[in-house]
Amino acid sequence: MPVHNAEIAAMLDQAAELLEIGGADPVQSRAYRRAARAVEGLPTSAETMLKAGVDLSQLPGIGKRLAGEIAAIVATGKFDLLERLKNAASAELAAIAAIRGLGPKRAKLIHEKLGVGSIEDLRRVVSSGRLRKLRGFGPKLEQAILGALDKPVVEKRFKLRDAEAEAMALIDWLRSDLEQGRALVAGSFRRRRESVGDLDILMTSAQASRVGNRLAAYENVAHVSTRGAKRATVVLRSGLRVDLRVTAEESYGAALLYLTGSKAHNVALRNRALERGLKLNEHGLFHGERRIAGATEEEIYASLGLAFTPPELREDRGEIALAGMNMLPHLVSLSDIRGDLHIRSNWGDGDAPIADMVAAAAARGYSYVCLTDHSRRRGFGHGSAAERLLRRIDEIDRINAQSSRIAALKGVEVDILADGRLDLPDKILSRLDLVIAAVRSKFDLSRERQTERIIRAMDNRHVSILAHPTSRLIGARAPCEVDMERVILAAHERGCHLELCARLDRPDLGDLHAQAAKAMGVKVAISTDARSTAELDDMRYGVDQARRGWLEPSDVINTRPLPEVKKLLAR
DNA sequence: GCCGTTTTCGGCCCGACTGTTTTCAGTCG
Repeated sequence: MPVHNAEIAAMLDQAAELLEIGGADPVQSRAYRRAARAVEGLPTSAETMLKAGVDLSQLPGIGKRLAGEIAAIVATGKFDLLERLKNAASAELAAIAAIRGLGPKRAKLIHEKLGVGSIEDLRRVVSSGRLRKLRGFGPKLEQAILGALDKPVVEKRFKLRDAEAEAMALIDWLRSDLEQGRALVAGSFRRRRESVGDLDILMTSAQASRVGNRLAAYENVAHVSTRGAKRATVVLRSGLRVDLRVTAEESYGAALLYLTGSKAHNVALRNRALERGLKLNEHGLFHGERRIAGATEEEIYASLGLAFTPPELREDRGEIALAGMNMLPHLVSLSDIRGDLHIRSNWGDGDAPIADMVAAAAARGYSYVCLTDHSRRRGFGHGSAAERLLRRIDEIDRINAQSSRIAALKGVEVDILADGRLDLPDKILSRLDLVIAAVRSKFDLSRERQTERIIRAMDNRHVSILAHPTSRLIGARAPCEVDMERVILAAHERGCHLELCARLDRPDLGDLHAQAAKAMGVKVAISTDARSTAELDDMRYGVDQARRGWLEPSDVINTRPLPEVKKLLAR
């Protein structure tokens, strides 16, 4: 049974946490966390890399020791150190340390002084009043602990689109009270992660306290957690946490850099500053007492000998080394997109007639669009699939004849059956400009069978694009078990392409998969799968994820003019 | 545990805020 990178990373993270609680040197646990991020960001599985003879200790953040540990995990599926740590420190102690306001030090203290080893123990020492007798503990902490015990905090993440709606409304509210100065959302929101845990808002203002008051007065604030001179934290009614920082204009770039993160990227930048005898913090880049940069991110990167790094790349996955050599990828952007290769109409389960969808695509400046309603198994309506498809082809021909602004292509999203055959016969598929194959049923096959099924579908030479390979629906359906690495390799061998679905609820080809596809030379189509004219606008979310996957315009099919697209789609 | 243009030892990001103290440790981002 192969061990996936995500599993290795989780083991390393868990070890880091238990090391911290066990009282190990914090920098040691940080080393494990850093290694976890490194493994997570690998373009292919650690197993494959090891088989290919790659020396993992050459990767940043992974040394000899951890390279050996990872090799052992791949070989045995077990992590000895983690097993030992689990026996030494109880998992419950980790749960105690996770309580907001507590941490590894306090958890350890409670364990040692009061013999607390479980949540129940903790409850007892609080109610008996023994906890508050400990040095460093008082009524406030006691209250915080009781609150956490009654209402355990569930780590909730918000889809980017939902967070965006909240953020824009809040920013409007904050700006409306701002005579001058700026306000914007940094954090994972600015890095365009598909989901965000909180909103980090940066503002410049001469009157920091006024900004804090304005935030606290926002109608959707459920409660104010902290409120200081330069920062404030509130929780909105939706449960979304908002961290606000106020900074001076001359520190704006430094604060933006700091607040945008990722944490790993910041730590790496600060280390780079230290190597050069400089100090980087959220107020600026300093040589001794003298600020040498800070007003803009650009001047800070430049002062560190780095090219400006787009927020989507700031994950410490190798971008800093490339920025140092001025070799960062030139990321695809929304304006590069020339068409949408996967949209639906009311011939299938879409809302709008073909003509409306095509006109809406033209209005967005596209030069082509492909109608890809589903095959007969679902949503393609009544009558024989062949007959309806032929009539649809006629209609598209009519629309093309009426307007030369945009080319409408004839496509289909065909179901991959359980055994890997397709839901429509070849003689029909051959009449279309584009066949997209997708898994839309039998999500629970074994990893082996699911992978074989998908690869078999790509054996059909009519299939140009594979969509929804993991069939993931955020919040509704876990990704099905697929060996994406084998799928991507198989796509490469067959000249098939992959679809990155822009719909935020089903980013089943995630940023890391996109990066892996690029690494193997497989091209990606960014498509909306739009069911309505409005959903065509989701393209930008797809571009966000493509950028996070390091994709350049040349990696993306629908950045090309139509003749080139047709060439790429022909197998 | 990792790392190196002060390189094989001795460092390791750093500031804001809170709750506890009465000068600071711990937590958080």
